Amino acid sequence: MLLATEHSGSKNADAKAKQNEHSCPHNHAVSCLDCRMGKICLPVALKDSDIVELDEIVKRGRILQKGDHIFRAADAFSSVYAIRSGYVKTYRLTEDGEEQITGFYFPGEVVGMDGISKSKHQSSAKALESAAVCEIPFGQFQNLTLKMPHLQTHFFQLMSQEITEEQQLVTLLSKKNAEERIATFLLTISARNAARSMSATNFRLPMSRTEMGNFLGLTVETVSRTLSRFAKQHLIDLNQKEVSIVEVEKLRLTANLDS
Amino acid sequence: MLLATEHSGSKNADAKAKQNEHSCPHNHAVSCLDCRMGKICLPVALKDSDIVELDEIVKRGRILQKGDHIFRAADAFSSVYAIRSGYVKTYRLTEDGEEQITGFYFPGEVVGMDGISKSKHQSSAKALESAAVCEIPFGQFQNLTLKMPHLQTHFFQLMSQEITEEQQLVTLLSKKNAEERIATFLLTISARNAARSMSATNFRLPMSRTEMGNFLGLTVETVSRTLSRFAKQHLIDLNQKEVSIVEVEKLRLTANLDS
DNA sequence: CGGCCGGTTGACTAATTTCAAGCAGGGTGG
DNA sequence: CCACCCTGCTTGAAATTAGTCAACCGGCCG
Repeated sequence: MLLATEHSGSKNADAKAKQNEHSCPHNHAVSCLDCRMGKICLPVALKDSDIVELDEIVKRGRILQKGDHIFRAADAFSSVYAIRSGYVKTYRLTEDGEEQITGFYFPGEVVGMDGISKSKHQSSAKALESAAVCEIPFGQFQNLTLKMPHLQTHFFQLMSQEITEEQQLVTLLSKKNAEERIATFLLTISARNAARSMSATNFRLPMSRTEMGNFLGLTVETVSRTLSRFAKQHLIDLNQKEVSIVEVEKLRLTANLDS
Repeated sequence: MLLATEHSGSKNADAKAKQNEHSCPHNHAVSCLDCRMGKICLPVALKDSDIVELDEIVKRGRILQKGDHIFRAADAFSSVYAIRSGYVKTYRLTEDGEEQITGFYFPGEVVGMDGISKSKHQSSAKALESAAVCEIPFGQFQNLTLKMPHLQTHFFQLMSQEITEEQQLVTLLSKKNAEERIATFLLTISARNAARSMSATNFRLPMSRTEMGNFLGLTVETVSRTLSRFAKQHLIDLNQKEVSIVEVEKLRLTANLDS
Protein backbone atom coordinates (compact mmCIF):
# COMPACT_ATOMS: atom_id res chain seq x y z
CA MET A 1 0.00 0.00 0.00
CA LEU A 2 3.06 2.14 0.60
CA LEU A 3 3.48 3.57 3.99
CA ALA A 4 5.55 1.38 6.20
CA THR A 5 8.78 2.23 7.88
CA GLU A 6 9.61 -1.42 8.39
CA HIS A 7 10.88 -3.50 5.53
CA SER A 8 9.19 -6.79 4.99
CA GLY A 9 11.92 -7.56 2.52
CA SER A 10 14.75 -10.02 2.70
CA LYS A 11 18.26 -9.00 1.75
CA ASN A 12 19.04 -12.41 0.31
CA ALA A 13 16.01 -12.45 -1.94
CA ASP A 14 18.28 -12.53 -4.96
CA ALA A 15 20.52 -15.35 -3.79
CA LYS A 16 18.16 -17.85 -5.30
CA ALA A 17 17.78 -15.66 -8.37
CA LYS A 18 21.51 -15.90 -8.93
CA GLN A 19 21.32 -19.67 -8.84
CA ASN A 20 18.80 -19.51 -11.62
CA GLU A 21 20.32 -17.04 -13.96
CA HIS A 22 18.85 -18.90 -16.90
CA SER A 23 15.63 -17.15 -15.94
CA CYS A 24 15.99 -13.60 -17.16
CA PRO A 25 14.11 -11.05 -15.05
CA HIS A 26 12.12 -10.06 -18.08
CA ASN A 27 11.04 -13.57 -18.82
CA HIS A 28 7.46 -13.33 -17.70
CA ALA A 29 6.90 -17.03 -17.98
CA VAL A 30 9.32 -17.78 -15.15
CA SER A 31 7.81 -19.93 -12.40
CA CYS A 32 7.24 -18.93 -8.77
CA LEU A 33 10.16 -21.20 -7.91
CA ASP A 34 12.56 -19.03 -9.88
CA CYS A 35 10.86 -15.68 -9.49
CA ARG A 36 13.34 -13.06 -8.41
CA MET A 37 10.78 -11.53 -6.04
CA GLY A 38 11.55 -14.50 -3.81
CA LYS A 39 9.77 -14.47 -0.53
CA ILE A 40 8.58 -10.90 -0.80
CA CYS A 41 5.60 -12.22 -2.68
CA LEU A 42 3.63 -15.27 -1.66
CA PRO A 43 5.78 -18.39 -1.58
CA VAL A 44 7.04 -18.46 1.95
CA ALA A 45 8.26 -21.44 3.91
CA LEU A 46 6.81 -23.80 1.35
CA LYS A 47 8.37 -27.00 0.16
CA ASP A 48 9.42 -26.90 -3.47
CA SER A 49 6.70 -29.41 -4.23
CA ASP A 50 4.14 -27.05 -2.75
CA ILE A 51 5.45 -24.20 -4.81
CA VAL A 52 4.94 -26.30 -7.90
CA GLU A 53 1.30 -26.67 -6.98
CA LEU A 54 0.98 -22.98 -6.38
CA ASP A 55 2.68 -22.41 -9.69
CA GLU A 56 -0.01 -24.32 -11.45
CA ILE A 57 -2.79 -22.01 -10.46
CA VAL A 58 -0.93 -18.71 -10.94
CA LYS A 59 -1.53 -17.05 -14.28
CA ARG A 60 1.74 -15.43 -15.06
CA GLY A 61 2.74 -12.83 -17.55
CA ARG A 62 -0.06 -10.36 -17.79
CA ILE A 63 1.51 -7.24 -19.25
CA LEU A 64 0.10 -3.79 -18.64
CA GLN A 65 0.77 -0.51 -20.33
CA LYS A 66 0.76 2.74 -18.40
CA GLY A 67 -2.82 3.55 -17.50
CA ASP A 68 -4.14 0.02 -17.97
CA HIS A 69 -6.36 -1.31 -15.23
CA ILE A 70 -5.70 -4.56 -13.42
CA PHE A 71 -9.25 -4.40 -12.10
CA ARG A 72 -11.87 -1.76 -11.46
CA ALA A 73 -14.06 -1.02 -8.48
CA ALA A 74 -17.32 -2.98 -8.74
CA ASP A 75 -15.75 -5.64 -10.95
CA ALA A 76 -16.53 -9.13 -9.75
CA PHE A 77 -13.75 -10.31 -7.49
CA SER A 78 -12.04 -13.48 -8.55
CA SER A 79 -8.32 -12.99 -8.06
CA VAL A 80 -5.65 -11.11 -6.23
CA TYR A 81 -2.60 -9.94 -8.16
CA ALA A 82 1.09 -9.99 -7.36
CA ILE A 83 3.10 -7.26 -9.01
CA ARG A 84 6.08 -8.63 -10.79
CA SER A 85 7.48 -5.43 -12.26
CA GLY A 86 6.44 -1.81 -12.52
CA TYR A 87 4.36 0.29 -10.19
CA VAL A 88 0.66 0.30 -9.54
CA LYS A 89 -1.76 2.62 -7.79
CA THR A 90 -5.09 1.73 -6.26
CA TYR A 91 -7.86 4.27 -5.90
CA ARG A 92 -11.53 4.67 -5.20
CA LEU A 93 -13.96 7.32 -6.33
CA THR A 94 -15.62 9.55 -3.76
CA GLU A 95 -19.35 10.13 -3.79
CA ASP A 96 -18.84 13.14 -5.99
CA GLY A 97 -16.63 11.38 -8.48
CA GLU A 98 -13.22 12.46 -7.31
CA GLU A 99 -10.34 10.04 -7.28
CA GLN A 100 -8.78 9.10 -3.97
CA ILE A 101 -5.57 7.12 -4.22
CA THR A 102 -5.40 4.55 -1.45
CA GLY A 103 -2.01 3.06 -2.18
CA PHE A 104 1.04 2.74 -4.37
CA TYR A 105 2.31 -0.79 -4.87
CA PHE A 106 5.79 -1.99 -5.70
CA PRO A 107 7.07 -5.21 -7.28
CA GLY A 108 6.46 -8.18 -5.02
CA GLU A 109 3.40 -6.66 -3.41
CA VAL A 110 -0.14 -7.93 -3.72
CA VAL A 111 -3.24 -5.95 -4.68
CA GLY A 112 -6.93 -6.74 -4.72
CA MET A 113 -7.48 -8.06 -1.21
CA ASP A 114 -10.18 -5.51 -0.51
CA GLY A 115 -12.43 -7.33 -2.94
CA ILE A 116 -12.78 -10.44 -0.83
CA SER A 117 -15.45 -9.26 1.57
CA LYS A 118 -18.18 -8.42 -0.91
CA SER A 119 -17.01 -10.52 -3.87
CA LYS A 120 -16.58 -7.24 -5.67
CA HIS A 121 -13.52 -5.06 -5.91
CA GLN A 122 -13.92 -1.99 -3.75
CA SER A 123 -11.16 -0.09 -5.46
CA SER A 124 -9.51 0.09 -8.85
CA ALA A 125 -5.90 -0.75 -9.65
CA LYS A 126 -4.03 0.91 -12.47
CA ALA A 127 -0.48 0.70 -13.78
CA LEU A 128 1.58 3.87 -13.29
CA GLU A 129 3.91 2.72 -16.03
CA SER A 130 4.29 -0.50 -17.97
CA ALA A 131 4.07 -3.38 -15.56
CA ALA A 132 3.63 -7.11 -15.29
CA VAL A 133 1.44 -8.94 -12.80
CA CYS A 134 0.71 -12.51 -11.79
CA GLU A 135 -2.94 -13.31 -11.34
CA ILE A 136 -3.77 -15.57 -8.41
CA PRO A 137 -7.30 -16.98 -8.74
CA PHE A 138 -8.61 -16.69 -5.23
CA GLY A 139 -10.91 -19.70 -5.15
CA GLN A 140 -8.17 -22.08 -6.16
CA PHE A 141 -5.75 -20.30 -3.91
CA GLN A 142 -8.05 -20.72 -0.97
CA ASN A 143 -8.33 -24.44 -1.63
CA LEU A 144 -4.58 -24.62 -1.61
CA THR A 145 -4.35 -22.86 1.72
CA LEU A 146 -6.50 -25.60 3.23
CA LYS A 147 -3.75 -28.06 2.38
CA MET A 148 -0.86 -25.73 3.15
CA PRO A 149 -1.23 -24.06 6.52
CA HIS A 150 1.89 -21.99 5.98
CA LEU A 151 0.41 -20.49 2.90
CA GLN A 152 -2.74 -19.62 4.79
CA THR A 153 -0.71 -18.02 7.54
CA HIS A 154 1.22 -16.01 5.02
CA PHE A 155 -1.90 -14.70 3.40
CA PHE A 156 -3.42 -13.77 6.73
CA GLN A 157 -0.22 -11.88 7.38
CA LEU A 158 -0.39 -10.09 4.06
CA MET A 159 -3.89 -8.89 4.79
CA SER A 160 -2.99 -7.95 8.31
CA GLN A 161 -0.09 -5.91 7.04
CA GLU A 162 -2.35 -4.14 4.61
CA ILE A 163 -4.52 -3.14 7.56
CA THR A 164 -1.50 -1.90 9.49
CA GLU A 165 -0.32 0.15 6.56
CA GLU A 166 -3.69 1.77 6.08
CA GLN A 167 -3.64 2.65 9.76
CA GLN A 168 -0.30 4.35 9.30
CA LEU A 169 -1.73 6.31 6.43
CA VAL A 170 -4.66 7.33 8.58
CA THR A 171 -2.28 8.57 11.24
CA LEU A 172 -0.28 10.52 8.70
CA LEU A 173 -3.40 12.18 7.31
CA SER A 174 -4.77 12.93 10.71
CA LYS A 175 -1.72 14.20 12.50
CA LYS A 176 1.03 15.33 10.13
CA ASN A 177 1.45 18.63 8.32
CA ALA A 178 2.48 18.98 4.69
CA GLU A 179 6.23 18.89 5.35
CA GLU A 180 6.01 15.84 7.55
CA ARG A 181 3.77 14.02 5.10
CA ILE A 182 6.09 14.52 2.19
CA ALA A 183 9.25 13.73 4.12
CA THR A 184 7.60 10.58 5.43
CA PHE A 185 6.54 9.65 1.94
CA LEU A 186 10.04 9.98 0.56
CA LEU A 187 11.52 7.95 3.38
CA THR A 188 8.92 5.26 2.90
CA ILE A 189 9.78 4.90 -0.74
CA SER A 190 13.43 4.84 0.17
CA ALA A 191 12.85 2.02 2.67
CA ARG A 192 10.80 0.02 0.22
CA ASN A 193 13.46 0.34 -2.41
CA ALA A 194 16.09 -0.79 0.05
CA ALA A 195 13.95 -3.83 0.83
CA ARG A 196 14.18 -4.69 -2.85
CA SER A 197 17.94 -4.23 -2.94
CA MET A 198 17.56 -1.01 -4.84
CA SER A 199 19.14 2.28 -3.94
CA ALA A 200 17.71 3.86 -0.82
CA THR A 201 19.04 7.28 -1.78
CA ASN A 202 18.55 7.61 -5.54
CA PHE A 203 15.32 6.74 -7.19
CA ARG A 204 12.68 7.85 -9.57
CA LEU A 205 9.21 8.69 -8.31
CA PRO A 206 6.81 6.59 -10.35
CA MET A 207 3.86 8.91 -9.77
CA SER A 208 3.01 12.47 -10.73
CA ARG A 209 2.98 15.33 -8.24
CA THR A 210 -0.77 15.37 -8.53
CA GLU A 211 -0.97 11.71 -7.56
CA MET A 212 1.40 12.24 -4.68
CA GLY A 213 -0.75 15.06 -3.41
CA ASN A 214 -3.90 13.08 -3.88
CA PHE A 215 -2.49 10.20 -1.84
CA LEU A 216 -1.16 12.47 0.89
CA GLY A 217 -4.23 14.68 1.16
CA LEU A 218 -2.51 17.76 -0.27
CA THR A 219 -2.84 19.87 -3.39
CA VAL A 220 -0.31 19.69 -6.21
CA GLU A 221 0.85 23.16 -5.38
CA THR A 222 1.66 22.25 -1.80
CA VAL A 223 3.56 19.17 -2.94
CA SER A 224 5.52 21.16 -5.46
CA ARG A 225 6.35 23.93 -3.03
CA THR A 226 7.40 21.54 -0.31
CA LEU A 227 9.64 19.49 -2.58
CA SER A 228 11.22 22.70 -3.88
CA ARG A 229 11.85 23.83 -0.34
CA PHE A 230 13.47 20.50 0.56
CA ALA A 231 15.72 20.89 -2.45
CA LYS A 232 16.57 24.47 -1.56
CA GLN A 233 17.50 23.29 1.93
CA HIS A 234 19.63 20.56 0.37
CA LEU A 235 17.77 17.78 2.11
CA ILE A 236 17.25 16.24 -1.30
CA ASP A 237 18.34 16.72 -4.87
CA LEU A 238 15.46 17.03 -7.24
CA ASN A 239 15.40 16.67 -10.98
CA GLN A 240 11.90 16.14 -12.28
CA LYS A 241 10.92 12.77 -10.88
CA GLU A 242 14.47 11.81 -9.97
CA VAL A 243 15.13 12.17 -6.26
CA SER A 244 18.36 11.84 -4.30
CA ILE A 245 18.15 11.91 -0.59
CA VAL A 246 21.09 13.99 0.60
CA GLU A 247 20.48 14.42 4.29
CA VAL A 248 18.62 11.35 5.52
CA GLU A 249 18.84 12.36 9.15
CA LYS A 250 17.50 15.84 8.62
CA LEU A 251 14.78 14.39 6.48
CA ARG A 252 13.89 11.98 9.25
CA LEU A 253 13.71 14.89 11.64
CA THR A 254 11.45 16.78 9.28
CA ALA A 255 9.25 13.72 8.99
CA ASN A 256 9.10 13.57 12.77
CA LEU A 257 10.05 9.92 12.70
CA ASP A 258 12.59 9.95 15.47
CA SER A 259 13.64 12.64 17.98
CA MET B 1 -13.59 0.04 12.64
CA LEU B 2 -16.54 2.34 12.17
CA LEU B 3 -16.89 4.01 8.86
CA ALA B 4 -19.06 2.07 6.51
CA THR B 5 -22.20 3.23 4.85
CA GLU B 6 -23.24 -0.32 4.15
CA HIS B 7 -24.65 -2.50 6.87
CA SER B 8 -23.15 -5.89 7.20
CA GLY B 9 -25.85 -6.69 9.68
CA SER B 10 -28.86 -8.94 9.38
CA LYS B 11 -32.26 -7.71 10.41
CA ASN B 12 -33.31 -11.10 11.67
CA ALA B 13 -30.26 -11.53 13.84
CA ASP B 14 -32.42 -11.73 16.91
CA ALA B 15 -34.89 -14.29 15.59
CA LYS B 16 -32.68 -17.05 16.91
CA ALA B 17 -32.14 -15.14 20.13
CA LYS B 18 -35.89 -15.17 20.72
CA GLN B 19 -35.97 -18.93 20.35
CA ASN B 20 -33.43 -19.16 23.11
CA GLU B 21 -34.79 -16.83 25.63
CA HIS B 22 -33.40 -18.92 28.42
CA SER B 23 -30.10 -17.28 27.55
CA CYS B 24 -30.27 -13.79 28.96
CA PRO B 25 -28.31 -11.21 26.98
CA HIS B 26 -26.27 -10.49 30.06
CA ASN B 27 -25.36 -14.08 30.61
CA HIS B 28 -21.77 -13.95 29.47
CA ALA B 29 -21.41 -17.70 29.51
CA VAL B 30 -23.86 -18.13 26.65
CA SER B 31 -22.47 -20.18 23.80
CA CYS B 32 -21.84 -19.00 20.22
CA LEU B 33 -24.86 -21.07 19.23
CA ASP B 34 -27.15 -18.89 21.32
CA CYS B 35 -25.29 -15.63 21.14
CA ARG B 36 -27.63 -12.83 20.22
CA MET B 37 -25.00 -11.31 17.94
CA GLY B 38 -25.89 -14.11 15.56
CA LYS B 39 -24.09 -13.97 12.27
CA ILE B 40 -22.73 -10.49 12.76
CA CYS B 41 -19.83 -12.06 14.57
CA LEU B 42 -18.02 -15.15 13.36
CA PRO B 43 -20.33 -18.15 13.05
CA VAL B 44 -21.58 -17.94 9.53
CA ALA B 45 -22.92 -20.73 7.40
CA LEU B 46 -21.61 -23.29 9.84
CA LYS B 47 -23.32 -26.47 10.84
CA ASP B 48 -24.38 -26.52 14.47
CA SER B 49 -21.79 -29.22 15.11
CA ASP B 50 -19.11 -26.91 13.75
CA ILE B 51 -20.29 -24.12 15.96
CA VAL B 52 -19.91 -26.41 18.93
CA GLU B 53 -16.28 -26.93 17.99
CA LEU B 54 -15.76 -23.22 17.62
CA ASP B 55 -17.47 -22.77 20.94
CA GLU B 56 -14.88 -24.90 22.58
CA ILE B 57 -11.97 -22.69 21.74
CA VAL B 58 -13.68 -19.35 22.40
CA LYS B 59 -12.98 -17.92 25.82
CA ARG B 60 -16.17 -16.17 26.68
CA GLY B 61 -17.04 -13.69 29.34
CA ARG B 62 -14.11 -11.39 29.73
CA ILE B 63 -15.51 -8.27 31.37
CA LEU B 64 -13.93 -4.88 30.96
CA GLN B 65 -14.41 -1.67 32.87
CA LYS B 66 -14.24 1.67 31.13
CA GLY B 67 -10.63 2.34 30.28
CA ASP B 68 -9.48 -1.29 30.53
CA HIS B 69 -7.34 -2.55 27.71
CA ILE B 70 -8.17 -5.66 25.70
CA PHE B 71 -4.61 -5.62 24.40
CA ARG B 72 -1.87 -3.08 23.92
CA ALA B 73 0.37 -2.28 21.00
CA ALA B 74 3.52 -4.42 21.13
CA ASP B 75 1.79 -7.11 23.18
CA ALA B 76 2.41 -10.56 21.77
CA PHE B 77 -0.42 -11.44 19.44
CA SER B 78 -2.30 -14.58 20.32
CA SER B 79 -5.99 -13.87 19.86
CA VAL B 80 -8.55 -11.73 18.16
CA TYR B 81 -11.53 -10.53 20.14
CA ALA B 82 -15.22 -10.34 19.35
CA ILE B 83 -17.07 -7.59 21.15
CA ARG B 84 -20.14 -8.90 22.85
CA SER B 85 -21.37 -5.74 24.51
CA GLY B 86 -20.16 -2.20 25.00
CA TYR B 87 -17.94 -0.06 22.79
CA VAL B 88 -14.25 -0.23 22.15
CA LYS B 89 -11.70 2.07 20.54
CA THR B 90 -8.43 1.07 18.95
CA TYR B 91 -5.53 3.47 18.75
CA ARG B 92 -1.84 3.73 18.05
CA LEU B 93 0.73 6.16 19.34
CA THR B 94 2.52 8.44 16.91
CA GLU B 95 6.29 8.79 16.98
CA ASP B 96 5.94 11.70 19.35
CA GLY B 97 3.63 9.92 21.72
CA GLU B 98 0.27 11.27 20.63
CA GLU B 99 -2.74 9.01 20.46
CA GLN B 100 -4.35 8.35 17.10
CA ILE B 101 -7.65 6.55 17.24
CA THR B 102 -7.97 4.16 14.32
CA GLY B 103 -11.42 2.81 14.95
CA PHE B 104 -14.49 2.53 17.15
CA TYR B 105 -15.94 -0.93 17.42
CA PHE B 106 -19.49 -2.01 18.16
CA PRO B 107 -20.95 -5.23 19.54
CA GLY B 108 -20.49 -8.09 17.11
CA GLU B 109 -17.34 -6.65 15.61
CA VAL B 110 -13.89 -8.11 15.84
CA VAL B 111 -10.68 -6.36 16.91
CA GLY B 112 -7.04 -7.35 16.89
CA MET B 113 -6.55 -8.50 13.31
CA ASP B 114 -3.73 -6.06 12.76
CA GLY B 115 -1.57 -8.13 15.09
CA ILE B 116 -1.38 -11.13 12.79
CA SER B 117 1.35 -9.96 10.46
CA LYS B 118 4.11 -9.41 12.99
CA SER B 119 2.82 -11.62 15.82
CA LYS B 120 2.56 -8.42 17.81
CA HIS B 121 -0.36 -6.11 18.19
CA GLN B 122 0.20 -2.95 16.22
CA SER B 123 -2.47 -1.01 18.03
CA SER B 124 -4.11 -0.95 21.43
CA ALA B 125 -7.77 -1.64 22.17
CA LYS B 126 -9.54 -0.05 25.09
CA ALA B 127 -13.10 -0.15 26.40
CA LEU B 128 -14.99 3.14 26.10
CA GLU B 129 -17.38 1.96 28.78
CA SER B 130 -17.92 -1.34 30.52
CA ALA B 131 -17.87 -4.08 27.93
CA ALA B 132 -17.62 -7.80 27.44
CA VAL B 133 -15.53 -9.59 24.84
CA CYS B 134 -14.98 -13.12 23.61
CA GLU B 135 -11.38 -14.11 23.11
CA ILE B 136 -10.66 -16.23 20.06
CA PRO B 137 -7.21 -17.83 20.31
CA PHE B 138 -5.88 -17.41 16.82
CA GLY B 139 -3.75 -20.51 16.56
CA GLN B 140 -6.59 -22.82 17.44
CA PHE B 141 -8.93 -20.79 15.31
CA GLN B 142 -6.63 -21.16 12.34
CA ASN B 143 -6.55 -24.92 12.80
CA LEU B 144 -10.30 -24.90 12.78
CA THR B 145 -10.44 -22.93 9.54
CA LEU B 146 -8.43 -25.69 7.87
CA LYS B 147 -11.29 -28.05 8.58
CA MET B 148 -14.05 -25.53 7.94
CA PRO B 149 -13.60 -23.70 4.67
CA HIS B 150 -16.61 -21.51 5.33
CA LEU B 151 -15.06 -20.27 8.50
CA GLN B 152 -11.86 -19.43 6.66
CA THR B 153 -13.79 -17.58 4.01
CA HIS B 154 -15.63 -15.63 6.63
CA PHE B 155 -12.47 -14.57 8.34
CA PHE B 156 -10.88 -13.50 5.07
CA GLN B 157 -13.98 -11.42 4.53
CA LEU B 158 -13.74 -9.85 7.96
CA MET B 159 -10.17 -8.79 7.30
CA SER B 160 -11.01 -7.60 3.84
CA GLN B 161 -13.80 -5.49 5.22
CA GLU B 162 -11.45 -3.99 7.75
CA ILE B 163 -9.23 -2.93 4.86
CA THR B 164 -12.18 -1.43 3.02
CA GLU B 165 -13.25 0.51 6.06
CA GLU B 166 -9.81 1.92 6.65
CA GLN B 167 -9.81 3.03 3.02
CA GLN B 168 -13.06 4.87 3.59
CA LEU B 169 -11.51 6.57 6.58
CA VAL B 170 -8.53 7.56 4.48
CA THR B 171 -10.84 9.08 1.90
CA LEU B 172 -12.73 10.98 4.56
CA LEU B 173 -9.53 12.39 6.04
CA SER B 174 -8.10 13.25 2.68
CA LYS B 175 -11.09 14.81 0.97
CA LYS B 176 -13.73 15.96 3.42
CA ASN B 177 -13.97 19.14 5.45
CA ALA B 178 -14.99 19.35 9.09
CA GLU B 179 -18.74 19.51 8.43
CA GLU B 180 -18.68 16.59 6.04
CA ARG B 181 -16.57 14.50 8.39
CA ILE B 182 -18.86 14.96 11.32
CA ALA B 183 -22.06 14.48 9.35
CA THR B 184 -20.58 11.32 7.84
CA PHE B 185 -19.59 10.12 11.27
CA LEU B 186 -23.08 10.56 12.67
CA LEU B 187 -24.65 8.80 9.72
CA THR B 188 -22.23 5.93 10.03
CA ILE B 189 -23.11 5.40 13.64
CA SER B 190 -26.75 5.59 12.72
CA ALA B 191 -26.32 2.91 10.07
CA ARG B 192 -24.39 0.65 12.38
CA ASN B 193 -27.05 0.96 15.02
CA ALA B 194 -29.73 0.13 12.49
CA ALA B 195 -27.76 -2.97 11.51
CA ARG B 196 -28.03 -4.05 15.14
CA SER B 197 -31.75 -3.38 15.28
CA MET B 198 -31.20 -0.31 17.37
CA SER B 199 -32.59 3.11 16.67
CA ALA B 200 -31.08 4.80 13.65
CA THR B 201 -32.20 8.21 14.83
CA ASN B 202 -31.71 8.27 18.58
CA PHE B 203 -28.53 7.12 20.19
CA ARG B 204 -25.83 7.93 22.63
CA LEU B 205 -22.33 8.66 21.42
CA PRO B 206 -20.07 6.33 23.35
CA MET B 207 -16.97 8.51 22.94
CA SER B 208 -15.93 11.96 24.11
CA ARG B 209 -15.75 14.95 21.80
CA THR B 210 -12.00 14.77 22.05
CA GLU B 211 -12.00 11.16 20.87
CA MET B 212 -14.34 12.01 18.03
CA GLY B 213 -12.04 14.78 16.92
CA ASN B 214 -8.99 12.62 17.27
CA PHE B 215 -10.55 9.94 15.07
CA LEU B 216 -11.75 12.44 12.47
CA GLY B 217 -8.57 14.49 12.33
CA LEU B 218 -10.13 17.54 13.99
CA THR B 219 -9.69 19.42 17.24
CA VAL B 220 -12.24 19.25 20.05
CA GLU B 221 -13.19 22.83 19.43
CA THR B 222 -14.05 22.17 15.81
CA VAL B 223 -16.12 19.13 16.75
CA SER B 224 -17.98 21.06 19.40
CA ARG B 225 -18.65 24.03 17.14
CA THR B 226 -19.81 21.87 14.26
CA LEU B 227 -22.15 19.80 16.40
CA SER B 228 -23.56 23.00 17.90
CA ARG B 229 -24.12 24.38 14.44
CA PHE B 230 -25.90 21.21 13.32
CA ALA B 231 -28.15 21.53 16.36
CA LYS B 232 -28.82 25.21 15.68
CA GLN B 233 -29.79 24.32 12.11
CA HIS B 234 -32.06 21.60 13.52
CA LEU B 235 -30.35 18.84 11.60
CA ILE B 236 -29.93 17.08 14.91
CA ASP B 237 -31.00 17.40 18.50
CA LEU B 238 -28.13 17.39 20.88
CA ASN B 239 -28.07 16.79 24.57
CA GLN B 240 -24.62 16.02 25.85
CA LYS B 241 -23.83 12.66 24.25
CA GLU B 242 -27.41 11.97 23.27
CA VAL B 243 -28.06 12.59 19.60
CA SER B 244 -31.28 12.56 17.63
CA ILE B 245 -31.06 12.85 13.91
CA VAL B 246 -33.89 15.17 12.85
CA GLU B 247 -33.23 15.80 9.19
CA VAL B 248 -31.55 12.72 7.78
CA GLU B 249 -31.67 13.95 4.22
CA LYS B 250 -30.16 17.31 4.97
CA LEU B 251 -27.53 15.59 7.02
CA ARG B 252 -26.76 13.30 4.10
CA LEU B 253 -26.40 16.34 1.91
CA THR B 254 -24.05 17.97 4.38
CA ALA B 255 -22.04 14.76 4.49
CA ASN B 256 -21.89 14.83 0.72
CA LEU B 257 -23.04 11.25 0.56
CA ASP B 258 -25.55 11.55 -2.22
CA SER B 259 -26.39 14.35 -4.69
C1' DC C 1 -15.80 23.67 49.09
C1' DG C 2 -12.34 23.47 45.68
C1' DG C 3 -10.43 21.43 41.86
C1' DC C 4 -10.58 18.98 37.75
C1' DC C 5 -12.36 17.34 33.50
C1' DG C 6 -15.18 17.69 29.50
C1' DG C 7 -17.51 20.67 26.79
C1' DT C 8 -18.65 25.22 24.70
C1' DT C 9 -17.78 29.71 22.69
C1' DG C 10 -15.10 33.74 21.05
C1' DA C 11 -11.15 36.16 18.95
C1' DC C 12 -7.01 35.72 16.64
C1' DT C 13 -3.49 33.13 13.93
C1' DA C 14 -1.45 30.18 10.78
C1' DA C 15 -1.47 26.68 7.50
C1' DT C 16 -3.00 25.10 3.27
C1' DT C 17 -6.06 25.87 -0.54
C1' DT C 18 -7.54 28.55 -4.26
C1' DC C 19 -6.82 31.41 -8.07
C1' DA C 20 -3.79 32.97 -11.48
C1' DA C 21 0.08 33.19 -14.34
C1' DG C 22 4.05 31.38 -16.47
C1' DC C 23 7.43 27.80 -17.95
C1' DA C 24 9.39 23.49 -19.93
C1' DG C 25 8.97 19.23 -22.48
C1' DG C 26 6.67 16.11 -25.66
C1' DG C 27 3.78 15.23 -29.38
C1' DT C 28 1.07 16.63 -33.49
C1' DG C 29 0.02 18.71 -37.59
C1' DG C 30 0.78 22.11 -41.00
C1' DC D 1 11.21 21.69 -39.30
C1' DC D 2 8.78 24.70 -36.74
C1' DA D 3 4.64 26.38 -34.53
C1' DC D 4 1.29 25.18 -31.50
C1' DC D 5 -0.90 22.99 -27.86
C1' DC D 6 -1.44 20.23 -23.99
C1' DT D 7 0.00 18.51 -19.75
C1' DG D 8 2.64 18.57 -15.69
C1' DC D 9 5.08 21.42 -12.76
C1' DT D 10 6.35 25.67 -10.44
C1' DT D 11 5.72 30.06 -8.16
C1' DG D 12 3.27 34.11 -6.28
C1' DA D 13 -0.58 36.45 -3.93
C1' DA D 14 -5.10 36.28 -1.91
C1' DA D 15 -8.73 33.73 0.45
C1' DT D 16 -10.46 30.47 3.74
C1' DT D 17 -10.66 26.87 6.88
C1' DA D 18 -9.40 24.83 10.91
C1' DG D 19 -6.16 25.38 14.73
C1' DT D 20 -4.54 27.89 18.79
C1' DC D 21 -5.17 30.44 22.86
C1' DA D 22 -8.14 31.83 26.32
C1' DA D 23 -12.08 32.25 29.13
C1' DC D 24 -16.08 30.23 31.07
C1' DC D 25 -19.60 26.82 32.48
C1' DG D 26 -21.40 22.76 34.82
C1' DG D 27 -21.00 18.37 36.85
C1' DC D 28 -18.50 15.14 39.61
C1' DC D 29 -15.30 13.62 43.12
C1' DG D 30 -12.32 13.87 46.91
